[in-house]
Amino acid sequence: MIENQPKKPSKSDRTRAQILEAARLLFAEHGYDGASIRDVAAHASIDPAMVIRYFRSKDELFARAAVVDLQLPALRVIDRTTIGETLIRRFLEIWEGPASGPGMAILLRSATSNEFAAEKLRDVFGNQVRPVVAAVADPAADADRRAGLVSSQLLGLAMCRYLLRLPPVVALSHDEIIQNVGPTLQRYVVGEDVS
Amino acid sequence: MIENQPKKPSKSDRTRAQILEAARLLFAEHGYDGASIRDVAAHASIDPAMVIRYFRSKDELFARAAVVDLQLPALRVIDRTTIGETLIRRFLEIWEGPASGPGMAILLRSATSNEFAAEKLRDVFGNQVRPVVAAVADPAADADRRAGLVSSQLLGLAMCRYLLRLPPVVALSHDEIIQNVGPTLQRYVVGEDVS
DNA sequence: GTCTATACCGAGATAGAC
DNA sequence: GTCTATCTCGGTATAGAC
Repeated sequence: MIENQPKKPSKSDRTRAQILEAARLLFAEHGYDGASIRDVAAHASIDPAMVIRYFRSKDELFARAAVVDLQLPALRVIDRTTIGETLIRRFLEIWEGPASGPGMAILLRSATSNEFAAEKLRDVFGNQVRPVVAAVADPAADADRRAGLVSSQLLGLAMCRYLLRLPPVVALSHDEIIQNVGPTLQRYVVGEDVS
Repeated sequence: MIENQPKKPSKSDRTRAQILEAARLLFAEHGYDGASIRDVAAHASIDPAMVIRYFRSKDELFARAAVVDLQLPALRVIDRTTIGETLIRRFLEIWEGPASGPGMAILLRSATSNEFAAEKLRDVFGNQVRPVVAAVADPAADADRRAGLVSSQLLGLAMCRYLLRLPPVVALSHDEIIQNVGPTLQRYVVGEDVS
C-alpha cells in the first residue's frame, strides 16, 4: 500500500499548517483584499512563492481558510423555553471561546465585497443555523423567516462588537448580552408575532 | 465681487456631479477596494485622469461619496410607546426609499476592511443614532448601551437584506419587518431588562 | 479643460537555479 | 523543497500635448 499517511508530520505538512494559520489570522483581521500573499508569507516566515506552491492560488488559500463549523448539532437536546439563551451563549463561545477559530470573522470580514465569502456565509446559515431553528420553530413552516431574523440579530451583533468595534457594543458584558439579546432570539424562534 | 456662484451649473460642476454620482453607485455596490478609479471614470463616461483632477485622490473621492445624513431629527416628536416602530419605519425609508441615497450602503460595504469607513460609521451612530435613543431611553444613563443594541439589530438587518442578500431576509415584506423587528427595538430603547 | 501617454507601485503568479 | 528573479497585470497618480 502507498498508505503511509498516519504518523508523518513531515516538514511539508508543518509548513502547510503554518501558512494556513497565518492566512486565517490575516484574512480574519484584514479581509480578502487587505491580506496579500506577501503578508501571509512574511507572517509565516516563509517565501511568498511557497504559499502559491502549497495552495495553488490566493482564491484556493482563502477557500481553505474560510471553513466554518459552528458545531450546533451539539445543541441537539433543545429546550424550547430557553432556546434564545442557548443560541446567544453558543454565539459568544464561537466568537470569544478558545476552541473556535476565526472562521466566522474571516467570512464576515470579506462577505461585503467578495462574492465567494458571501456565498459561503449564506451556506453557513442555510446549512447550519436554519436546521437548528427549524427543529424548534413554532410553526416549522416559518423556519426560514425565523432563521433569517435570528441571523440578522446575530450577524449585526458580531459586526458591531468584533469587526466594527462600536464602543458601547464592545463594552457589553456577556451577561448583558445574554439578558438583552437572548429574549430577542427567543421571540424570533418561538414567538407568536408574524403576519 | 467675484461672487458669481448662483446660477452657474458650469460644465465643470456637472462633470463633478457625474463623477460623484458614479462613485457613490460603485462604492455602494462593490466597496472601496472593488471600485477602481477606472471603473468610476468609465461609468461617468469620462477619462480616469479627470477623476483625479476633480477629486485629488481616491481617498478624497471616497470621503466625499461617503456622507450620510439619516435625518433623524425629523423624528423630533417622539412617542415612547411607538419608538420601536418609528425607528424601523425610518430604517426602511433610508434603505429603500427614493429620497435617501446609498450613503449607508457605501459605509457598511467598506467598513469591514477600511478603517476610514469604519470610523465614519461609528460617527453616524454616535452623532445621529445615539442622540435619538438618548432622548427617550428609560433611564437615560443607559443610552449608550441601548443605542448599541439598536445598532446591532439594524446593522445586522441591513447586512442580511441589502449586502449579503440572505434569501429569507430579502423575502421579508415591510410589514413583516415592522411587526417583528419593531418590538425588538422597542424593548432595547425603553425596556426594563438590563443588568 | 480635456485627454494621451506613461510613470510607478504592489499585487498574484511563474521559471528555473540551487 | 526552497528561494531568487522576474513576468504580467491592474491599480493610483502625474506630465504634458492639444
